[in-house]
Amino acid sequence: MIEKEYKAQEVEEKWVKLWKDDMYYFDWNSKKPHYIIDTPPPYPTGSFHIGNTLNWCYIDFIARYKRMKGYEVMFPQGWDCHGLPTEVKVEEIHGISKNDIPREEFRRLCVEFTKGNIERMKQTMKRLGFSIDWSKEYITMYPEYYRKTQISFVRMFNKGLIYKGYHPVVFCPRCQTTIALAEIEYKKGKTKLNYIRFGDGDNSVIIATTRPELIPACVAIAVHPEDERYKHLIGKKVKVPTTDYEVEIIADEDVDPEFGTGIVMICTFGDKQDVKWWKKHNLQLRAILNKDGRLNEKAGKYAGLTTLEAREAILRDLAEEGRLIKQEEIEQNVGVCWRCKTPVEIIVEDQWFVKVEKDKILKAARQIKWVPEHMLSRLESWVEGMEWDWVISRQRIFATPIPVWYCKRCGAIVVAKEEWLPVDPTKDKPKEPCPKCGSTEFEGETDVLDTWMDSSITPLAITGWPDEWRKEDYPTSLRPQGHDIIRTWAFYTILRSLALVGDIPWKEIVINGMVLGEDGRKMSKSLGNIVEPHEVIEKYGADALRQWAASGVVGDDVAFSWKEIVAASRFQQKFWSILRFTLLHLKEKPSDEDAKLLRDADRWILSKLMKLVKEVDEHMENYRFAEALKAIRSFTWYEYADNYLEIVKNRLYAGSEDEKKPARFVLYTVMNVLTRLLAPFTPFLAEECWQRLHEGIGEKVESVHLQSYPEADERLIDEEAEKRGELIKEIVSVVRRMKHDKGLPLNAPLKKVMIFAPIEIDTRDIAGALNAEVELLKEMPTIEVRVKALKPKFNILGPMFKDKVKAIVNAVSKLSNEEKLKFVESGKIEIDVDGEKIELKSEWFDVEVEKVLGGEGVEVLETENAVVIVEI
RNA sequence: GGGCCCGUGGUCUAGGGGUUAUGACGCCGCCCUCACGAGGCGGAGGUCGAGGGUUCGAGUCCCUCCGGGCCCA
Repeated sequence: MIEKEYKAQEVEEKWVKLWKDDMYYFDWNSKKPHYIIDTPPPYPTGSFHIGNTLNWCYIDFIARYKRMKGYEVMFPQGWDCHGLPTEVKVEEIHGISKNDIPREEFRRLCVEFTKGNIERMKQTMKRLGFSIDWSKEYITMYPEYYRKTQISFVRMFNKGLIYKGYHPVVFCPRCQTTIALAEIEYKKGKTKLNYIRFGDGDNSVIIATTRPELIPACVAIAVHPEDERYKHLIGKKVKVPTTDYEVEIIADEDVDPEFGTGIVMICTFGDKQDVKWWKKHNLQLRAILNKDGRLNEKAGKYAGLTTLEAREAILRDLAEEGRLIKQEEIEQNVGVCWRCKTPVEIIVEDQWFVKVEKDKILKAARQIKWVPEHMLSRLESWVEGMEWDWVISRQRIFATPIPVWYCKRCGAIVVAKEEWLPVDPTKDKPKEPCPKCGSTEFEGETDVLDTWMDSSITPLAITGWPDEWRKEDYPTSLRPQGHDIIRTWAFYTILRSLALVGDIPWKEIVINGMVLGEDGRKMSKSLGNIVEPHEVIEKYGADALRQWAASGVVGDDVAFSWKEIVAASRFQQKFWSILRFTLLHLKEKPSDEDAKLLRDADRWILSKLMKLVKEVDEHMENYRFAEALKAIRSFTWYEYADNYLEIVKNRLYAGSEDEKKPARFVLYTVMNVLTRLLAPFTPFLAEECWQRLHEGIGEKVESVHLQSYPEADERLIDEEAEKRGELIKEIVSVVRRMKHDKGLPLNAPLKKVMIFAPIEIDTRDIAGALNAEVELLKEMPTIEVRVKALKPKFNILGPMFKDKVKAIVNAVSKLSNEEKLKFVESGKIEIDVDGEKIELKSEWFDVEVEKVLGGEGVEVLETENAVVIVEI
């Protein structure tokens, strides 16, 4: 006999040890249809958090389901290692700055640190039971991977899709690096709006700016073309304070006449809008800001000051000159570096860019199936709003080196040949002299690549690109990822796939939401609402956490919920108890012969089981995990345990061998099917129950995760049996309810139960379940029939009578009992509605009939389809 | 400010034109039943965020507003 309590932790830890990694190995040569998942490579922070958990649970549900459905599934796992957070952490740990030690040494420290983090995260992932193929692990910081990143760079460069250009870029003065638009965050803050007079006398205007320190970078002044106040100024020139030059007043529709004075200065560059205007009006460039966040010689006397110092100095000077008219406090959103929260600046620098071909990307994105569908529009609006190309160069160390040198003699750009890769141009030399001038003296590129350059080739990397690329397995089957990185990871991957192989990267993309705290707000340290996976695992186990993950709608944000976890673990206990009951009555595998003895109740539950299988399968195909799991749970608990097992119990304890056999057949079949249905969701519970079930009947079986997913056996779907089964269920439950109402124990004996029902049913299980003698009546004894209700079927009446429906329903409700009865018996009636005669058919109504039987010492109970007379 | 999503008993949630709105947790009452008391049975609890519209009929479709979330400017 198995123990009473299901101990999730014990069971789960046992299977983590026993399961062999190779169960999930993907074989390229398998003849099964291939299903390849472009798993996200997480950033190795060291902890696999609950947001990751949601994402990976979805992946694992899909992977396990597809595997059981007969696919050869690839569930690889990568690690997206490069990036600033690790650099910062390593500097912190060792108390150094990256510039204190040789690049190579710094890189080595980052690699060491990252390795440890990966190991820790892997432990959690294994503990959560993810069916990852660890033989397909890839780590972007290792040469075998970043060689691929470098090859991708070289190929795109050679296709003219990567170029070096002089261009405004967003720059973080603290991190000392360029950052992508996608890396800017916006913070609300207060600042002063300064009203400043430009020019003198008649030829003066008042502009409003929050960035007076950029006045020396002013290259034009703009007003709205329809602004009556200023129309006359257009085309005039005005002298810029603090400088000795004049700029033109131009017209542009983007100027907001409501903001400040309605006159705006255009600087190179205060923000993105400046860049837009600068390009559109072909303005000159006055770059006054250096990389260190200080003004340069172009700012005249303010050279050398930081932007904040310059702001004060300029305002002071302007005030002295009487040009500062007024200041007012306003709310403003400031762009800050997503990492260090320092306000970013726009500077002009030589950078590497990837061309963004918007139309091609949009067209490709629309060929991919998005789940949920509306997530496509997020990508679309991002792409449509893009204003410049993707800046891929970063001034950092821990990243993929850009495989480029500059000839010291002629300045030519020398891009590495593919066969030289991987390469680090800061220490390796080109293998050939400069193709332009023949020099062998080179300067290696010290800029490195944006981390998204590494991660945007994952679907290619996992399909063997570029060496043994499995073109026939491309596009891959699925990209699962969060909606927060649609504009980055999804976007860049599509771009790169098109650029490198001219095809979309995946057929489908399934988007997961974010995990919110129990309070419905984003999880954050400051709110103190963070829950870590290990906390949940320690209390309730991984399967319970996985069930929680299944509870939401794919794409929606999901709030963490201990309640859901508790409910999930109760279900596991319930399932375990059912197994315990099953094994109590099952000692050997039932034969197909036993199936010939099936009774109504047995056929009913088997038919229901088959319908469940169909339903679950359909939900799984459409990534409706919550619906699938809910269907399994409610069948298990409310149909099977509460009804079927209660009905069949008596037979199993007290019946003859021939009565027990078919029940055992059901016990085995249901358990067998349910464990397999549950396997993708609760792999540990499913495995334990699968193994115990077969141990119990003396059979040795392989892992449940190597079995096929249940398929509905159409022969077991039996509508007639379902009707009879439902009737049995109704009768049993109505009598139990009566016992309950009378304060009787549910197993209290009854003298006699008589049933009048429209169809023949097998009363033997009813007798057992009710502890009473049961008689099936052929005729309804002296009864009075009353039509209790005639419920209109609006879906029929509505389209037929339109706006007359109300009047008809009203008229019908006013019929007397006799008229109603006559209507039901004859099947039709003619009624008067607003002077019009209308013939109605009784089939347009749901008829509820009430049967009343007088008598002493008997209870008359009604179910939907039967009348039950009980002698107590 | 813009885009997308979401407002359904106390809390979370299903339902996306058809009239008695699903389930879970919690709550109340009853039953110590031979797999499970971490169980079973029953019950109370809702003007489906607000207002307008379309329709014979609206949680469901449309508009406006209010509130929340995420992403972006």
